[in-house]
Amino acid sequence: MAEAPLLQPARQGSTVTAPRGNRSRSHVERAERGVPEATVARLPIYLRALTSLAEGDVLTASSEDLAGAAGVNSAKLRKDLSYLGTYGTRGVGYDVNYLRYQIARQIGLTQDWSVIIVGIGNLGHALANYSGFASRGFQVAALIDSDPARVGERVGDLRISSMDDLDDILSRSSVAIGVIATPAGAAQDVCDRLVAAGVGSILNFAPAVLTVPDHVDVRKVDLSIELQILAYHEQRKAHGLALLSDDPVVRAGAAL
Amino acid sequence: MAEAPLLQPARQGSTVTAPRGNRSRSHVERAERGVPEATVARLPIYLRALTSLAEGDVLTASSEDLAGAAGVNSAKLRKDLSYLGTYGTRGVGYDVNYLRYQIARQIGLTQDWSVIIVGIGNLGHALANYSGFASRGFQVAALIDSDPARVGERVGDLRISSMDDLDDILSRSSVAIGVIATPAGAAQDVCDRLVAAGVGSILNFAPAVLTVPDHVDVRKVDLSIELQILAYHEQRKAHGLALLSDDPVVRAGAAL
DNA sequence: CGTTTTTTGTGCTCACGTTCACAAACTCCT
DNA sequence: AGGAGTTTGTGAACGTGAGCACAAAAAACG
Repeated sequence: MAEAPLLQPARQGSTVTAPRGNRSRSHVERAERGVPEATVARLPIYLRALTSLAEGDVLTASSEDLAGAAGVNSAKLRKDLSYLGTYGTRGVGYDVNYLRYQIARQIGLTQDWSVIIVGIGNLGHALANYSGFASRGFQVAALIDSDPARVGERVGDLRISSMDDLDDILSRSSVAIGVIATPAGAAQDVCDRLVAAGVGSILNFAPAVLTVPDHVDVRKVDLSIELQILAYHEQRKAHGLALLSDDPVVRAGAAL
Repeated sequence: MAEAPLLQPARQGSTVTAPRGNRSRSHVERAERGVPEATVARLPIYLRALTSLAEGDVLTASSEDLAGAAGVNSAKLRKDLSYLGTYGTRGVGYDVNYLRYQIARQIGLTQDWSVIIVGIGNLGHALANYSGFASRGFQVAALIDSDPARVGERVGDLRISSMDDLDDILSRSSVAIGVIATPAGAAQDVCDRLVAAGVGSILNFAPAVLTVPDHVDVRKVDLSIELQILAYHEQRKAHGLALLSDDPVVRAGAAL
């Protein structure tokens, strides 16, 4: 799955003229103060949509096109992009490669990030082998597991290290992001050790609430919670149908 | 990891008296119309916190206690619970087991749900073996993969079936929830086939935007997007520090 | 039995996010 | 060159969610 090249600092190709950059606030100034969190969460989606368009050799896309590819409302997309700067051309749309570069720069994907994964069970294993990381500039720098029997085992082209080596590894290379895929019981302890070693962002797959200092970011992914949310809606659907049912027995059951 | 028993339809033990159920709107009526989506997403977290308290033989918990265990503000927790009904006792708090049952009932966890997983790669494998599903009433009913070489392979105590068997499987047992863990390219097609076969809720791990009819719910989990969001914040931290730096070269670099 | 203490349930306010709708900016065609 | 047609960027209206702060309810205690 070869991707179109990412680094593309200037507009090119296409019939679109470059925007006159002299009027209006500078992009840097604009981007500097507060992109809303909801917008940040959507930027990677836009990036993916742009990449997909670029692979189809599309040079220009309207907000409507892009919004379609990203699965959002076009007004929302335009507003989101407006927080980054004015990268579109009225009457035309957005230069796909140019916009792609700008978003990638904003997110920080023009540099590589080292990631460390702690807890190499089922899930940690899958994460270690997940190709979607590397292709977006996330390099797995080390794998850690507390089980001595597992230490030394090969996963992909890395070897599992022991918990004791954690500080060592983190002091040698600069790792900013830690992924926790341990059981719930171990998560807070692992988290504390990662934070102590200078990790500033944590992606937590363990079903546990993590407590961290203010300067550390945590995001949580919880598989069973997602299923539970779906179950809730699914139940409501069934419930509603039951209330409409002709069968009084079904109706009575639903009303409980 | 033995969990405390879930089904507990009536209050018991503890010194808390049962609420007088005759005044105020009925719980059913209240729960019927719109629990906010944000609240629904937190219910599973509360449930987990309650389970954890119950395992520690805690019988009663205040909103403050619960909120602490769930990692949220106590006012928010109280308001969330108020959408379900009046299950607390002023001056006392909530009966842990009673509330646990009520939330589980609301989410729909008092019944079992069958789940089908499509795409048994790294991630699908991990999901198939994930114990967190079974323990919350989600039973994996079948595993599907399009690769003929993989069909028949054993994973846990299931055998991988072919895509062709999909309709067969779904018509025999009633599966409401489908999990897509295929590559992005296959996701929409798999999704369409699941929907056609009557699946009403989909959990999508593939990095693709799915289009579904209105009556179908989709939730998306995207690992690399989570990392990208963390990268954004991490970059901003580094950026801010650079702007504060004494070194003019670092400052200049940061200002680009 | 009244007073104090605890803790819930909720009205209210503010902040954030979404969507509409339209002027401004640009292209294209005659 | 000017008018018709497109499409962006954004002000304004609206909707949802978060958090404060307090009355109401229950318990504890003298």
